[in-house]
Amino acid sequence: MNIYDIAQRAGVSIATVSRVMNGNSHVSDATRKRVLTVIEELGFTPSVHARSLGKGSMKTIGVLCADASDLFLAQAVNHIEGMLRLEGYNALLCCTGHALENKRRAIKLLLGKQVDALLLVGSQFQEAEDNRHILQAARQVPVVLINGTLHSGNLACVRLDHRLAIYRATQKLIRQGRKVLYLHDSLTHSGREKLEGYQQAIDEAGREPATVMRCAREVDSARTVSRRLLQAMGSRQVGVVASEDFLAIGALKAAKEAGFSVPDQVSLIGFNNSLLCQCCQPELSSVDSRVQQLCQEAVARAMDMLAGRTTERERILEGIYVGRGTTCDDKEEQP
Amino acid sequence: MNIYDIAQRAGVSIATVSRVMNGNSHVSDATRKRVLTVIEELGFTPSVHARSLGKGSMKTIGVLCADASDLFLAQAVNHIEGMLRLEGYNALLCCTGHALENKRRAIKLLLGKQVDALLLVGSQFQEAEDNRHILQAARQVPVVLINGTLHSGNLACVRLDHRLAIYRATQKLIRQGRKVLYLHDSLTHSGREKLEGYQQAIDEAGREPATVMRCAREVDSARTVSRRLLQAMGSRQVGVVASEDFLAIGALKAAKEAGFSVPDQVSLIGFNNSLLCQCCQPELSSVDSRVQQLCQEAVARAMDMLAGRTTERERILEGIYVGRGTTCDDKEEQP
DNA sequence: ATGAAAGCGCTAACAG
DNA sequence: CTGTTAGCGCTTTCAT
Repeated sequence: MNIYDIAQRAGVSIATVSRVMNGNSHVSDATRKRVLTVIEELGFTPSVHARSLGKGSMKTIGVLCADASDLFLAQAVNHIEGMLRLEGYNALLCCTGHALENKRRAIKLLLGKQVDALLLVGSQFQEAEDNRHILQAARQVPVVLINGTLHSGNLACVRLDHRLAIYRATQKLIRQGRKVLYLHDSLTHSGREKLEGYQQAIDEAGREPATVMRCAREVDSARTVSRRLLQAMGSRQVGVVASEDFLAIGALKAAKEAGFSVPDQVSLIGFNNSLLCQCCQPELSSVDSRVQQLCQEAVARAMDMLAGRTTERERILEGIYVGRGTTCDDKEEQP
Repeated sequence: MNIYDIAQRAGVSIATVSRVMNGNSHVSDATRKRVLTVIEELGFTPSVHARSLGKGSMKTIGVLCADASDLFLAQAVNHIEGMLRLEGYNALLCCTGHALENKRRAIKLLLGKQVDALLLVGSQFQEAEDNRHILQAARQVPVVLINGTLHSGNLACVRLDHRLAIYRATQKLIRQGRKVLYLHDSLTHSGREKLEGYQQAIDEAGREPATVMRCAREVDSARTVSRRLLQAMGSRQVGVVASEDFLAIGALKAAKEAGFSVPDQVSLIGFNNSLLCQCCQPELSSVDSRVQQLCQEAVARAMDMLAGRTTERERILEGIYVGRGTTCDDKEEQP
């Protein structure tokens, strides 16, 4: 069934049917009603393929993320998809994994599908050396990076200030007179920024050297690594800042197992303010990474660019500290 | 740039170019090579729009889930997308939320986009009364349900036996002489099945009445609700079976706060074997819901149907019990 | 093995 | 306000 069938049954031309479907143009009320009735009766749905061919747009946006099962990215994908749909776009999803080559391939694939724009979610898309594939993509369609930084026309960035967030978290613990350790599992772009934040806070305090613990991307690895270091701390008051909630939880377990009191002797701050924070005891203090706002801003930027509007090229949000049971927070220092 | 440009530069007709691009037909090696060279040189990518129009397929599959930020669904989406891509398909994602009307709308939307098939992930798509929209969809494209049951041509189901899984978990705790409570937050299709499993185990034991606790979809709600009931248990040995890991964790917190020893006095089993299980102390025993296998089977069914092959219409997997610190597991009773 | 030409279903510019 | 018609870029017979 196609537009011709409708036209025939309604006794009009295909152009009129097309006009009715596209809502806008000048069509008499009588005709419109007649056409709509026929469309309804026959349960007609216009072919997106044909429409796309004619207009060159499929009303579809490519959404890329390294791993849609990651807590943060999953939330992001969920928000983004919903917002895009409200704007009349669909999300074509690609979970690329972490290998550069696959990310490249995925971008190419989506461009081949002629998506109207590209949304790269997560700092995993910010490569250390070579981001040509992204810049290249931006020459074909608008591109928005969430938690990445790249400067180019037709490209917007929305990100959290990871450096600042970790800087503040570290500072908070240092001010309590603690020896502060930093626990992380990878040096993606934001991973590097976070580390910088920690380092900066340590340097500014100027009291003791940085102590960075690196572990695998598992709770248990964080636990093992932390145990070793905590044991070496003796009776010192310690603070642990982690680049992800689940790492902090690993450290928390280590601390409890080693008999330290939390939050007095050992105090911990995670990152992302995820569901996990409520699953441990005491509950984990964390930095909210503002997924929803990031996504909202990102979608807004994309829409701006698609509409040819000028838009902010770089938007930076601040993380929000959320105090729970693993830290000793004075009321007055709460935001 | 289009196929005509290539044809011209290569000194052949567009038909030949088309043949070369589609790999197959009879083209002389010389011609093929020449055309390929030109395509390469000009960096030509054929238009999916045009191709779709011609062939009526976009090599795209609609993936529906209620909430992509749900731990289970997020993993499912991630696996599905990857597998589909390996099969040469892209995933058009729709996170519908839980309202029936939105699910309907999303299905319609995707069909309108002329996806080649539909994958409905999660028992949220199994409505209690009215599933006509799904059956209707199955008349247009192959449909696969993950964790749903519906019988119709052009429709396949892949699901976990939720009833059996909870039945066994409950039985396990009953055999330890415990009074077993069931904790859940909603009665979706699988929610109902789980409840049945619990009820059946209780009935078969014939010792005491069922005790079902219902709470909101939050750790804290589970905690509050559990606390009340646990306090009423006195010195009785208690078992808690929960429909989701995070509910079990809520109950675990309540038990610890009330001073019960875990797993001796209070023993708990969650559901999904998610990341959360490792975040609490003791770690949570749980039933693995086999996301990956479910997805694998589902994609396989979809491919079968798309290829016109006959395929299993209903595939049922069994949950796998994973013992951790919240249960007293004898070695020999482990599977 | 290759080319010519007829669609695929819709949009949009142009005529009336 | 409505109809005619020429694309959109590719696939696919049907000839040759």
